[in-house]
Amino acid sequence: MNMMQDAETKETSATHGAYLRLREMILTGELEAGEKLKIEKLRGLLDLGASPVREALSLLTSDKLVERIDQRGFRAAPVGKANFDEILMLRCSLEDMALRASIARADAAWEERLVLRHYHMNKAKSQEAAVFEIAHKAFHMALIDNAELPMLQGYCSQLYDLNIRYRYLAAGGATYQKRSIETEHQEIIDAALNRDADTACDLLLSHYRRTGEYLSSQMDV
Amino acid sequence: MNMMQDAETKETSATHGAYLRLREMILTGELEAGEKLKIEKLRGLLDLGASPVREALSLLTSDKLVERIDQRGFRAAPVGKANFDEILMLRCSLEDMALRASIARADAAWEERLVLRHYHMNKAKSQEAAVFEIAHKAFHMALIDNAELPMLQGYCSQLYDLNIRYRYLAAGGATYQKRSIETEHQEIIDAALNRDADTACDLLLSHYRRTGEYLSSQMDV
DNA sequence: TTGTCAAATAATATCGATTTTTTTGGAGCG
DNA sequence: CGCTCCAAAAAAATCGATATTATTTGACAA
Repeated sequence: MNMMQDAETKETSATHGAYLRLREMILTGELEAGEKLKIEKLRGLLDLGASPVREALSLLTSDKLVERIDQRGFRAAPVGKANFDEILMLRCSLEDMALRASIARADAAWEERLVLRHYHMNKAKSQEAAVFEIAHKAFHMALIDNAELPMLQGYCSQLYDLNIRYRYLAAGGATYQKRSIETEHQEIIDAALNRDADTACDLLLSHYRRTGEYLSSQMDV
Repeated sequence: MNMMQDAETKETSATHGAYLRLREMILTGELEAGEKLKIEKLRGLLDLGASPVREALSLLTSDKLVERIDQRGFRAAPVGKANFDEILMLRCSLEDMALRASIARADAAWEERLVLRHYHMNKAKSQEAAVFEIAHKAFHMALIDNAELPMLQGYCSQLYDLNIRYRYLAAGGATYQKRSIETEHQEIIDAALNRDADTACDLLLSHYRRTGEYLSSQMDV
């Protein structure tokens, strides 16, 4: 499935490798939500010692993808409708805040960054899902990365990732609905480049809410 | 079953003990901001093996009190005016959101919880700073804990702790200004119990902003 | 003097083994 | 039967040692 990492990643640490691998496994559902994550099992699965596995799990705890139960090991973070709703709500509030701050400090360099990310995302549309996924996130992060509010950006990034998980849960993969997503992105970037914060935020939030409703409708829970 | 645990030292695990101790050391400035955290040094300081120390540092990473530099160890998270300002801004936005959600779901149980925490906080006023600090946080968390938005509460809790650090940085300890903090708390809880969200949020936010200005004025940076 | 490179040193990351702790699976008792 | 208690098994936490990687040092040449 995913064989293209070695060429790209210059990070050669067992812990970091395990982190990326486990992260993907949890996001895609290869490791089920709520599942107990036994060191021994993962150790065998990744062909590593216990230390880097433990440490990778600790790191995933920061991302809220793994929960640590004192003295009792780790488990994949559970999912649920309430959690999904909270993530959606927080994304809307926080990205609204971040996008406004970003636009308030708009300059030529940011606008160029934005245009490039948008271009790359569209180009990646024809490629496989995982590639598009990365470009898609990069575009959304570029929208808010001019805010110079690193913690807020961190929260947004975390919430973005948590949301991916529900996409896989609902659709069993990156099956984007063939909605007018392309148009929506275009409208958002246009408003941002026009430095029209109200419009850009409206569009961004309804973009999220529409996707949210779609995912919600696909979920069993 | 041993229900008889020492009330003070709940030494459940070496990792957890190290976590608590290191956390305190960073919050109080005993470990300086930006300082490199060498495993060997901490190992000796805490009289533990390297594994629990590493793991505690990993956990502190989630709290944004420690930064991990891949292949290059750990360091205490740096501080600065920009960081302080962002924390204050985020606290105001997020706690406003959380307090409104909490009040929207107000019921007798929550009100009683609130009254109790408030009472305990006032009682702790005469005790040493560390005891009061815990009660103070418990009160503020109780204000928002009826929201049933665990992630949002988590963010608020994290931001609260990060803010503590700046208190120590500014005042060299828990030297609360003798301002009308007691009155401010009283007014906030009164508004909350009246289920008057607008007033409660106004009061809470100006409580934070006033403290923020005071701390800002005390900071060198 | 300054810059570079390689050995020496220091620190981190990782492994394998050992020690605790939790969980499991009965055996005995009411 | 249902419960408690205890021993065996499994798993997690921790330790001590080794392998890897970064940083410093100092000799040498420009």
